[in-house]
Amino acid sequence: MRTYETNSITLEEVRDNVWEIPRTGDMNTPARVLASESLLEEISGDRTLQQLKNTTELPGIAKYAVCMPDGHQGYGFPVGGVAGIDAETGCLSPGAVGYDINCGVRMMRTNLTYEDLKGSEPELVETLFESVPCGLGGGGVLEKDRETVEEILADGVEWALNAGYAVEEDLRRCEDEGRRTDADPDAVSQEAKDRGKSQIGSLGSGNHFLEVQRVTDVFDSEIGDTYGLKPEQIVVLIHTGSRGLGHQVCTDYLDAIEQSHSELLESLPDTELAAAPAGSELAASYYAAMCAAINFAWVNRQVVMHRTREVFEEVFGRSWENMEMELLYDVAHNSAKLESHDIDGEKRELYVHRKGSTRAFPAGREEVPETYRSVGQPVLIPGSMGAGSYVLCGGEAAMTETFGSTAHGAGRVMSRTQAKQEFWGGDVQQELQDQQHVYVKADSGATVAEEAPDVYKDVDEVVAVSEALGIGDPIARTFPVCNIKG
DNA sequence: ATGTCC
Repeated sequence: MRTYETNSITLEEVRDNVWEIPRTGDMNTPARVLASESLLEEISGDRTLQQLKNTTELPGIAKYAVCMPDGHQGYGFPVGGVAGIDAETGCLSPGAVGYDINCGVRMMRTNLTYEDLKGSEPELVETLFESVPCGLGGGGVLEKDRETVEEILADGVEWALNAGYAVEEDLRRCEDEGRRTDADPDAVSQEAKDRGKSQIGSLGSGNHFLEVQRVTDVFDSEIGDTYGLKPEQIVVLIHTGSRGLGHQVCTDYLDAIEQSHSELLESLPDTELAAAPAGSELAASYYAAMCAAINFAWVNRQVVMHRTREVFEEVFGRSWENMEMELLYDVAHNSAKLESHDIDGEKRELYVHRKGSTRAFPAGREEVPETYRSVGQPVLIPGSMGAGSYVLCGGEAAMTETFGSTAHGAGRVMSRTQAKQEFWGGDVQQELQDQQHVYVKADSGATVAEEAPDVYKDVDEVVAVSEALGIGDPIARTFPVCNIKG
């Protein structure tokens, strides 16, 4: 058996692209990294593997902790990590969900082709930039009072439907139809709600963006048809989360859990893994608050999509219905969810924590919207501004290997600080426009430097690992046309 | 990711 050694952690190669940290010491289970050798190499020098190993000490963790091919270090728990934790005997960990609760992406189709759009890029990118607020702090397409925020927290995309920012079809193409019914606005602090008031329909900063893309390849024409994707078609990818509201929910509950459950905390190798024991009052209220923040993020992406439809109507002089601007799907990248999984022949209720990973349910699962159920759910994997993105289809092996999950992006190879030292935003922007015909407009040049194509791993390789393992199969590839970001 | 330090 081949082994890989780094930072006093030894990984054993189970088979191609599957590496295991065997169970030792206080680990409750082994841990697995799904990666090619070169992807493994990229995380060997940082804290990713140690964090993954630490995760297995969470009480009630089932089978193994998993790290996706795009994984990298995060707050306590790796970004790209998946942990299925027993919902009765285990725990719920905010750090294993992430600060940006329901950070995620949605893709909207159009019937425009790249040819239809050529020449309009400068106007389109300008209009989008003026219409969809981005960057740090307040400012949203909508600004509402606290009561409205509470309705959004309780009802998710249903609120948007009733308020005229969504149509029925949008709702059906979100996970959980855009509403976690376990949400309780009362579990969310006033401070969190106040932060949300001015951020309904906003992108935020960091790796969040709105990107107009063209489909360059459809690898599976049958599933491509089911997803409504064909070469040269224009699509829009929206990447944002729950903004300050979700961040505040995470902060509030990390504080509360650290204060109330110090015994569990002291048994863990890293305070950043702080968790509420399953069945405790705090586990219940964090779950209710997290679900509420998830609903807020869905509404955020919905309102951004609504505004995008209006911008296209303005720029192209046709109605959005006429341009068939329909939601393909919306996926969450950061969440915990009660799911039923087969573990060694036994059906168990688990809090599946996915942080920087995507649910990737295959054909037949009832959670997959009816229109896609015969083929499996769409999975959206943003790459970088210079490499483009992928649409995958949930793979059969995901249910046995990864608690029904796959990767969520390309994953960073260098820190934001390092990126700003290596690149200058203006240069990156000019180069993308001159060499790749990608029009970028950002709130700050620093963000462009931080998001330069070269700060990301090779998205092709991430997707190749997903495909090789059968957890998510590539259906189509897209390339950016216009991008706006914080 | 984040009113990037109350």
